[in-house]
Amino acid sequence: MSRVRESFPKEARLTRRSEFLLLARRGRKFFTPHFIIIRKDNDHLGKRLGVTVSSKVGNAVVRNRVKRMLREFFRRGQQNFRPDQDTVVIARKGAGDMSYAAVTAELRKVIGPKPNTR
RNA sequence: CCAGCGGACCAGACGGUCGCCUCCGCGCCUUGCGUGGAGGAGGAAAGUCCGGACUCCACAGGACAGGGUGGCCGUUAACGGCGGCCUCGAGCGAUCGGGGGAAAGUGCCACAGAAAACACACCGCCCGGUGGGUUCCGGCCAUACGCCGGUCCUCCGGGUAAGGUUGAAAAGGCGAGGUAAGAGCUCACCGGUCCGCCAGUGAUGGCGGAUGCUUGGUAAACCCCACCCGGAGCAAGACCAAAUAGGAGGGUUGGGUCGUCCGCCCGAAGCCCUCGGGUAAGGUCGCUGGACCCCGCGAGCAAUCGCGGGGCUAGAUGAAUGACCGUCCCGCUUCUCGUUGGGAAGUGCGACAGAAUCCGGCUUACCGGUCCGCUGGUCCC
RNA sequence: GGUCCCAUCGUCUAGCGGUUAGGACGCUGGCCUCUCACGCCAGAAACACGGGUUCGAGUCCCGUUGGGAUCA
Repeated sequence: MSRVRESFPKEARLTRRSEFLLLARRGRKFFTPHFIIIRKDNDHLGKRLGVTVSSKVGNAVVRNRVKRMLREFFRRGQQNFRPDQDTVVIARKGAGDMSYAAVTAELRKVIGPKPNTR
């Protein structure tokens, strides 16, 4: 049994402003205390992730750390995401004070693992 | 050892697992993927406060306007930076902080105060008055009336700037002489101004002489003087791809990146402005080897410069440089022991903070640690 | 990333370097009314922060912080 790949190449990222706007208009939204999650099926482009962290969250160091933690969560838990679906995570105020474990615990409630993975 | 001053440097370490970005090599269905290797945030990368490089704008010439700087000399590509020196102030000191012109002109200086800048007027002091009043004293006179002199109050004329509640600031200070009262009126000392000589490139300092010497503060008020500055900025700019119809209205001989004028260049039914619409908001280059870093020698007090040798040290673009685990280090808290110290447990996004064209500075943020030089004090040899 | 602008009561705003920092709406209390509204009277309430220049800063200069605009 081959291990699930945990890479996160550029193809798996949302890089266009228009793509973000499309999800914001058409996607399904979920709210948690520190994040907003938007999901929408795409046209056979694979699992993709976009992250939005505005300056309200903190300074550049804090924003970078939040983005890295969210990408890490996506990378480590790709089996929890449906294929051919785009996901955007928007960080809200206070997200910069969280640890990686806290982020994981909060997002699991929305993106939690399916029982039959691996 | 205690207290302090100045400067330089470091910015947790090692290992493992999973990832990200760039470059190089190899393989393959040369697109891209796989695989191996190398490299991958800072002292402030920050604020964007100065200065340059670079790019574009007839290649930018002049005048005015506008802005900036401000002791002197040096340094540099340049600077508002840096170094040395000068001077004033603070400190016992190491050291630190400030720096053109107020006698070119204009404005302002509230309240208070006599007065806030031509020194005039007020109180006061002094002198004078065949001015007025008559409280008191003395004289003439027997007393009184009256007269004369003094004193007191008031008025007028003059002298004076010593003193005067104030104020942030009061017209050289202080002492003595002098005078009717006073006054640089005179004198000594201090301060100032001017001249000369000497030292220094200079700011400035020293010495000597002359002059009794009215002439605040504010230029981060206007301003004057000296010097500097063309404008915009890598979202600059160049190319490629995609898309559409070169639409409507207006203005005109103009337009050309700065505010005005001149000059210069381009143009002559072309250009400009506004409105509406279409496509796209993509890619490549610019993009990192540079006033670069390290070491040594030399010039210089130093900033800095020259020469020689060695090194290559991020280039992303919804934007890489991370997450987790282990051991150690460090800080904090608690407990404990044989207490200048050691041990155990717990704790910590382990200070501030993330490159975005690149450099030189400045400023601001910052848990701590290391080293060097110096000052004052105390103790010991 | 670059270039600019702004900050005064809760809100919108005035404000010559010298005032007790003014006004409107709102708020609180009182009067009026049977009650509410209107009206009248009174009151509380602010110069973003830190330095500097000045005798004296809301105002002038510098820095910090927080908002906002704009450029392909």
